[in-house]
Amino acid sequence: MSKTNFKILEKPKRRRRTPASARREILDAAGRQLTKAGPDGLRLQTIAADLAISHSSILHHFGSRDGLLDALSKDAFAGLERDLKQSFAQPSSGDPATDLFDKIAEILSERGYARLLAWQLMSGRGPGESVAADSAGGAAQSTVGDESETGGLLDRLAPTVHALRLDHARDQGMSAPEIDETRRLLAFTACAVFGEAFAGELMLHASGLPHDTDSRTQFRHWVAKTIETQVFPD
Amino acid sequence: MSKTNFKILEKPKRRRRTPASARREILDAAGRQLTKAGPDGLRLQTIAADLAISHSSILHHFGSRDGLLDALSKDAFAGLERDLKQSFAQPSSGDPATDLFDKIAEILSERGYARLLAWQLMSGRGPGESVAADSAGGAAQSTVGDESETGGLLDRLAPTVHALRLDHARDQGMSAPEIDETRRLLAFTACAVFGEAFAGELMLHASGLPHDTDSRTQFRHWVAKTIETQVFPD
DNA sequence: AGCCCTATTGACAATTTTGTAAATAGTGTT
DNA sequence: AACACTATTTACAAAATTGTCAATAGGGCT
Repeated sequence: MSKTNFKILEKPKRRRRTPASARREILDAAGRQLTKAGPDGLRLQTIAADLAISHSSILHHFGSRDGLLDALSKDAFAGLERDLKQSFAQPSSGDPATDLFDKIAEILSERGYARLLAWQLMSGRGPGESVAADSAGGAAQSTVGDESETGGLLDRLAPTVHALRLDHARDQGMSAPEIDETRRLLAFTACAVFGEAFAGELMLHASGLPHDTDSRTQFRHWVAKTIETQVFPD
Repeated sequence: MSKTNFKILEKPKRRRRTPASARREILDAAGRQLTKAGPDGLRLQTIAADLAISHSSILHHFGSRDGLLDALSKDAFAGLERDLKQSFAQPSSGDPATDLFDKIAEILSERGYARLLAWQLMSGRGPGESVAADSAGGAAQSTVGDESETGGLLDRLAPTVHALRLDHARDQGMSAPEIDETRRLLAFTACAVFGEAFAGELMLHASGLPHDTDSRTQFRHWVAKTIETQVFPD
């Protein structure tokens, strides 16, 4: 048959990435899909389609779907910690504490970290691992101790914040707070910030408040301020 | 050959449920799987296995997998609202507000509501969606218009709480707060309570605090108290 | 008892998804 | 230029998952 195939036009162009950048792109796409389409978006095909590559390529770089998900989990935590540390390091303009909470809240909600975290928690591949009743053993590997790292993030933050609180209390002529109270406040703050990042828009909406991007940012600022008055009471 | 099949022992025993109770059991099992195994547990086979029935039975009652998930979403909201309303109705011993927050937090975290809510939010079948067009009316599902109901839950709560705040402010000789401030506080409270319910254990753990059941309950009480002082400042 | 309705099941089809193996094609090296 | 290495793809196999359909059986009814 008159095969009208113009070999000239054929473009078997492949883009060849370095293993590192390939993994990065794939992880990014996976995170993107997760935050956009939810846990159901975490199919090899979906992710591959998002990058316009074949799913086999993903398997080549991560061995298996589970390998990818594990890497995604690890990567999310690494990224979160990196961004947080960077935020900690940056000089804050204005109220130091408020500004910090502000940044953290933004990091959590802006990039997909809140959803990534939620997914990890839900699918049981996160740091929490209540380890309640695992039917058939199986997953006994867990290459790295990410848990201890992240598990202690707030813990490592506690002394610093507590020192600030002690200073503050002295300045205000108040009695010195307990370290555990500071810990509780940190845990509470983390819960609130996470909740805001994950469900803030819904809650604003449910309260009858405007929930566009600007209002959301404004709300975040207000939340940061509110929490600050808890941690550093007048 | 020597087929040692004792027909006497054969137990083709089927349990025949009413459609209502079948749906209920299936929805419960689905919720159970979701909170236990995460979104990946939401396979027809998994749910069916949990109930020791065939997956066809589920399809019979819900038409399709999506039908089940929709029903699960609706049911979760209905249940949450029911439990909340019941909690609202019950007389509170002690601080009314604190007690209420307390109960809400417990409801959210104890039963799987927090995770159900999170799943809904992530998979995009939550209430934040159908917000706009409620007047469509085409879908005459018997259940209820849960979205609109819940979407305005905090909104409908606002006047009540605000009245309390006005009274409180007068008693304390403070200037009257704005209604939007009350709304923001409600939204904030919702975020915090949800965050605590969903990730409280992790956060406690991350802060270096004990995270057993008792400590968790204690922490919830403390959170409730803390929030109360925000809503009703001294 | 016999009959009807339908919840339930088992077997099967269709589609999706993960995984495997060999072929293809960039990229750097000699 | 020829070669080696391997990222990438294509084609295919295997498993899992959803959905269909006819047969089975539980429970209410007369």
